[in-house]
Amino acid sequence: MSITVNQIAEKCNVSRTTVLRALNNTGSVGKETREKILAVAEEYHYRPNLLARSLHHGRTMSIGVVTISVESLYFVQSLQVINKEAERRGYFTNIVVCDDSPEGERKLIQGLADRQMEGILLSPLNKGKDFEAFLQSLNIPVVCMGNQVSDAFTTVQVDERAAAQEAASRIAAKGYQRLAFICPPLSMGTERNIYVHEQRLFGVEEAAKQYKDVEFAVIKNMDYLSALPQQLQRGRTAFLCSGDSYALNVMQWANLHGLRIPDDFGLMGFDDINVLDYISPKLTTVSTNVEGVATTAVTELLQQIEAETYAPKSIYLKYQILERETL
Amino acid sequence: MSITVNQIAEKCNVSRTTVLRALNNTGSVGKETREKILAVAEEYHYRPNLLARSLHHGRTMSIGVVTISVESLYFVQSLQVINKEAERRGYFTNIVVCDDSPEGERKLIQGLADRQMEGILLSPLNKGKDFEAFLQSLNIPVVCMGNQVSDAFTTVQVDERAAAQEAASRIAAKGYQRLAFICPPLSMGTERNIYVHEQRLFGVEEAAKQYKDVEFAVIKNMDYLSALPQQLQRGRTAFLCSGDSYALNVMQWANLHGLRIPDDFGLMGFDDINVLDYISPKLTTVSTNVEGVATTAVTELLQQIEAETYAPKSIYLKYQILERETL
DNA sequence: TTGTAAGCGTTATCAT
DNA sequence: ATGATAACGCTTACAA
Repeated sequence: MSITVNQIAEKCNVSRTTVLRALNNTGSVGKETREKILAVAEEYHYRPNLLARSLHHGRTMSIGVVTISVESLYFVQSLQVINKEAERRGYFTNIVVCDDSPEGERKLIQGLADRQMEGILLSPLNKGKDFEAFLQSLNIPVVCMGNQVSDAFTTVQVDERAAAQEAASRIAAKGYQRLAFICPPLSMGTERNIYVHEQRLFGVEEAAKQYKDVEFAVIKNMDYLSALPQQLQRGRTAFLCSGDSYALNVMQWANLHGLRIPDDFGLMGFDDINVLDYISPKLTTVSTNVEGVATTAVTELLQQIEAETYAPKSIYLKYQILERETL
Repeated sequence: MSITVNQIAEKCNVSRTTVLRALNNTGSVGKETREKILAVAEEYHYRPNLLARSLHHGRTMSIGVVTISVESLYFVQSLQVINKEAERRGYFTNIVVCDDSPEGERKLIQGLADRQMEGILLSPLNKGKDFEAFLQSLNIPVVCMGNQVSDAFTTVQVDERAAAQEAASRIAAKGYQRLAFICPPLSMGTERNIYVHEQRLFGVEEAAKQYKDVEFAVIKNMDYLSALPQQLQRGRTAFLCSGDSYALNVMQWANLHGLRIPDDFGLMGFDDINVLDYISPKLTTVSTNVEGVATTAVTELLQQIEAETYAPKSIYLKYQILERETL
């Protein structure tokens, strides 16, 4: 709806080349014509059409970010840092949200690719050969955060297995008689990418082997709250939640039933989401370094975009166990 | 990086027109050629370049959304619903985050316009004639949520003044002797758009006139927590916070100092952000209907995009006072 | 100092 | 059934 170079040219009775020269300060233009051109451009608020420009030199200087859901509170935190880093490097960031739907995710990724994003950042909801082939077919750099798809794509993550193993060990070392691992995603069916949760499960299972005197249990259903009472009847229990939001729900549940943490049971989460700041008691949790993962992911993506050659890597950042008040 | 119509044409020894006909199922194509074309397209994962397509027919079917900050927890909630509604109507949603910076906001808006977004949705950080002119110069529909810029743009909001007035009245009616309105944005300087907070202040002031026996105070600095102790020394106090996050901070502060809500003082927030679900005691607050505002805003934006004529409006949705446990 | 012409990838019109 | 040609708005050789 804006004025175009052609229209300016027409209004000024010059060729578009001249207009361009005046506008972009390239080449030389007569003083008079230059002024007239600039005046007209100013008056009609000329702005280059970036679609056309991109079409011409084959670059959009934009990256796409697919975010799972803004309710998850999880990846939301990474958007800020992704955005900042991309901007610093001169890229525009397009965020889309797939509302926790795998098909939505595919559609949006395709949409971003069709719009010529130069790279895509995501924490995949999909997995499998099919999805891998799909991503390959895009012919643009893709970097995954957390969940892996295949080693064809750079993945930035923390060693969730080790983290879970260490977390479970800490709980065991504190003298709890039971440890229940709450991990609802495990019930989400085989098509969903729940890589990080699977890794965490492995970690917990390893710990279980080390601490024979502690009774381990896994709660995999979405309705985990109703499973809590029976868990608590069999000795001093701690719940390790594969995600802080689950832990927060458990805290709410405890509140409702007049139970106190850590007096009546222990609680530990995963991810260290921002809202924990507002919650009491302070949740002991594992920082999976979302911000760090995001920063590294953008860096890798941009490098992959700009380098002539790039080999996909698996990058592991340091996790951190944050002991606070709930164990 | 993908294959183009031209390249397919070349590979099949036909003209691009024929390729297009085969691909888009328009016009008639010989069986043999069609199959060959489709095969090649499939093999090389042909996808239309949407930039080129948009350039041609002047539409991108995309809208831009500028979000203040993902840490604010506030507008983040609206993204989901905006996205859903836009998708339902066939539009692609591009979200950008301006990290609470007014200059960032301008830059991003410009970036979205330059990329030919057909409309922009935002809760403006900027204000004033200058900003208004800037938005006008974009020549595309703009719809504001919450904060107003001018009546040149449709704004969707709740009547914050009335809401604040009613909220303050409720507090007064509960027998509190003092009401302190905590509103840090009021100290943000004259260039920031803090329209909603100003409206809330007006509402509180109106209530102050009605309830002469209640002592009213306004706390406008960012460091409001350090102002709390002296507030509490002068009778039974309630804090009305212009934003739930401020209230959450007050709750944390109370926790830290062994004070109980509502026993030691009353507390009320604004916005009803999602995380309140996780917080105890349950915060009494004013729902400013973020989701509703967002839905209406998209609807209006799309209408403005699609209609030949459209007159900007001021739309007021219903707010709701949610009495919970902190008063 | 200025202009012409071709191209980016798509689509639409008009011929053949 | 197929193709040539022009156009969208911008850029960049290459003239003049």
